[in-house]
Amino acid sequence: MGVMNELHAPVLAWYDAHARDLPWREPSASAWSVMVSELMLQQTPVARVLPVHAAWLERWPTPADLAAEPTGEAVRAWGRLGYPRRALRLHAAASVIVAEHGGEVPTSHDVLLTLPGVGEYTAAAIATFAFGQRHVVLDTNVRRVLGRVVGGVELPGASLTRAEREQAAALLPEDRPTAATWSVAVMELGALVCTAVNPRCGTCPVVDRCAWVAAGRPAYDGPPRRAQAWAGTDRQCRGRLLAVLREAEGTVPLARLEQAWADAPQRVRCLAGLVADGLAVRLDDGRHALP
DNA sequence: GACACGTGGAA
DNA sequence: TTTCCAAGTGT
Repeated sequence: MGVMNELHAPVLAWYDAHARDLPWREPSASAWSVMVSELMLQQTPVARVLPVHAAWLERWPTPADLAAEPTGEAVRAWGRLGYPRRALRLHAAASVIVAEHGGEVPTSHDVLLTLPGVGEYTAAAIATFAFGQRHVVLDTNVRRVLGRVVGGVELPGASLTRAEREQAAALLPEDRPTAATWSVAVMELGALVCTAVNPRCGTCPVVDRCAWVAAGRPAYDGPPRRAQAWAGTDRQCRGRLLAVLREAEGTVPLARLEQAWADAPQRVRCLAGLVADGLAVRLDDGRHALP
């Protein structure tokens, strides 16, 4: 291509000056460290991931180290990050890596995509951030930044569209290492400046090229986004039950779980769900434990 | 495409 | 206090 997009230089310069020092961004970080961080960061803030990621890498420096442990150890070490099925998927991915890929995190985007817990975003992120490849990396941050700067709208829609993929692809620098830096830079801009609430447009490197700012920062007017209910949901019930299992030394008697959730039918249903999902096992006398 | 799936900090 | 949101994936 040769000609840099007008957004590239200011965003790259901003990133160079303001990027956070995160462990998985260190030059010495392994692909496994990057992969672990990506799974942990799905729907989870950086601040909460930091300590768990450090302990995880300390305990399981390679996929083989994790694969050698029971899945329950992964669930326990996952702690309170949320969405504990991610711990199961990370463990399963480690097992596949050992069984089919010589214990090394695959470098191929297509192969990464076959791993449990690795979807479109995460495959692109690992290939880009661990191996310096050129892929379209579209997470919620990038969608929001491009939606504002290029699309002129405050927030992206509920689902990722083909137009967004094409737009992101068109903006991706041709040069491989530059493309990789661009991807992490746009994400960082979304995380630190072009935030969902109270964006800091005053410090944005591309505020003078932003379609949303030019339009007077119009408020989101798309379809109302359903606020996720929480109190009394199966999700809350499962969380309570799993917290009991996670914090227990060994197996837990049914009475302890009954204590954690009053509604009996819901408790029974959720417990069965946890077992079906592989997050818990049922033993004799109704005792339960992590797998 | 809609839904389920955890957790806790910020406004 | 309630609501919103945080580097998504699988069904």
